[in-house]
Amino acid sequence: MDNKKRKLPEHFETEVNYSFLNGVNAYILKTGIENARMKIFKTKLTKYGGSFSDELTKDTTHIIMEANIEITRLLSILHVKTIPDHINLINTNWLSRCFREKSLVNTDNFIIKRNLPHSKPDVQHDSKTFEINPEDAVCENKKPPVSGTLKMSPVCRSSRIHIHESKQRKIEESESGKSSEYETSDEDVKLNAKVSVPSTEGMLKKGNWVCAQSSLNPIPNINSHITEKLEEMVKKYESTSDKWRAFGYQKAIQVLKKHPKQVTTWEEAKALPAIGAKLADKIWEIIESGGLRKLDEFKSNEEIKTLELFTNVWGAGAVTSRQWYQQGFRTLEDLKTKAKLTHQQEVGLKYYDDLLDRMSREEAGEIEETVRKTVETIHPELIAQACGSYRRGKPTCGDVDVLVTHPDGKSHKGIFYNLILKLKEQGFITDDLVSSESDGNQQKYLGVCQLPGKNRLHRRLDIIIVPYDEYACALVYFTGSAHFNRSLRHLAKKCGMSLSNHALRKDVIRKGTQKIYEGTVVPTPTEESVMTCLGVPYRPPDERDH
DNA sequence: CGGCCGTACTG
DNA sequence: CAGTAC
DNA sequence: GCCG
Repeated sequence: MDNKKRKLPEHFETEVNYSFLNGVNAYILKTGIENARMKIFKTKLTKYGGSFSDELTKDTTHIIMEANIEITRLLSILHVKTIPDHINLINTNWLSRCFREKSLVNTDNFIIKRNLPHSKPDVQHDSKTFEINPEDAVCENKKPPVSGTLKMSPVCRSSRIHIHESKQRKIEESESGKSSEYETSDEDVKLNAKVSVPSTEGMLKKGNWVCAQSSLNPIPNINSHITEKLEEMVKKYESTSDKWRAFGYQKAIQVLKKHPKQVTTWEEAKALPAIGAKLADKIWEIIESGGLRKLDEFKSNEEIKTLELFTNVWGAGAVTSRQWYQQGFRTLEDLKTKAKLTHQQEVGLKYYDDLLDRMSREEAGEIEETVRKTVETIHPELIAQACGSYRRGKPTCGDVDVLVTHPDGKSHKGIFYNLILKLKEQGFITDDLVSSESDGNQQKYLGVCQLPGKNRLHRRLDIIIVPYDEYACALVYFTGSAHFNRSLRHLAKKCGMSLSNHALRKDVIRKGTQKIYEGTVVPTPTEESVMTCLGVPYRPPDERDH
């Protein structure tokens, strides 16, 4: 961990009694406001000297409502024709701002216009009256089963322009030059599909896409104080078998990480994709207090602490850890002496600390080089390339994934046994984790290696050998990041395609969640072709970090 | 409410 | 098959 | 957890 100075969480709710909301008697329109937040509003409002009522009274000074609710709706709920001029009609951001600044904020910037909204543009919902590319047509799900549609150019490109619509949030993002998720929130995908420009061959590329190529320099971590806490929560939930909850947290974290601005209000958090009311509550608590009570609770929980300890053993997940806990084990020593371990878990336990450590990318490079040298002794034309976080240019790596292939499309076969053997002979590979060496079609090897020299830690090494025609997909897959991959596959699915580490397929037919027909392979000679076929601009590895 | 990537090993 | 991992 |  870095020795960063952290905010003093303590001096937050001081005991001083504020009363800056004296004189505010609010009616809060609950439409569109989650219960949890409503409760917070009322509590804080009262705490700071204000009051509220659940209906309009002659004493009402403020009507507070979500900005996106129609005025007409307010009127009909209140059973009135107009709102008296003396009442401030303002949106909920004002309240939040007051709470945050602990003062009576000027309402000017939060006033809701009480004119009846005259017909507004409505950019949305006029779906596909556009001309679209054949590729886009493929993405329209409305094609009949297999029959006649076997078009699709070998390298199917689609030119699309990324357009921002009325959401000011988006506009801000683009102004700040940040690359945005092309898809993390699905709205962009819809945009892409919607606004295609058939007649423009070369004009796509850089420039048009907000998410074209930047994202290298900038930097992020503007919300690290929040994501750090949430990341800890992920670990807890992962250890507790609550994997989908962990999944939800992770998506939120990733959105926060690339958000170009510091999140300071509940509304701001809630407005982000993947962040709902519950997470907004937690984010807000972190913003306000610097802490998260739920997390502290977990931290002081013996069981959860132990489960996390156990799930950090390679080969032990949430289920196994729970079993161990129920058997009374509490320490790694307990596991070593009393637990029944699989081979993987034995190895994982043996190098428990080593494998939790991250190596410098220099060291990862040495590992890659070691494998490459050995690979070349088998056949000089063989290609060995480290993928994963190393290829994405990260300063540290948790493991090294080396992808091996051969341009002639066949000489990669059957070399696994030989390669592993040679790496073991030189004392490089020390332990196996996953290796079906009995199978001639072995695809991957997971093991532990150690570079020569003193003070070397044991490191996780993955080796994947693939046929050359799968090289691009394998490269994409093993370069990651995990989330980037999920995005791509998610996108593929929407387009009636599927993406795996082996290939990109089209005309895939799914029934509900199940796959009925696996489709046909789309030739993808390069990584770029994979992405282009999916309608996203190529991104070099160091921009797939997310 | 169900889905949340798609795949390869292990025991 | 469930569990684990990539 | 979130989303549709």
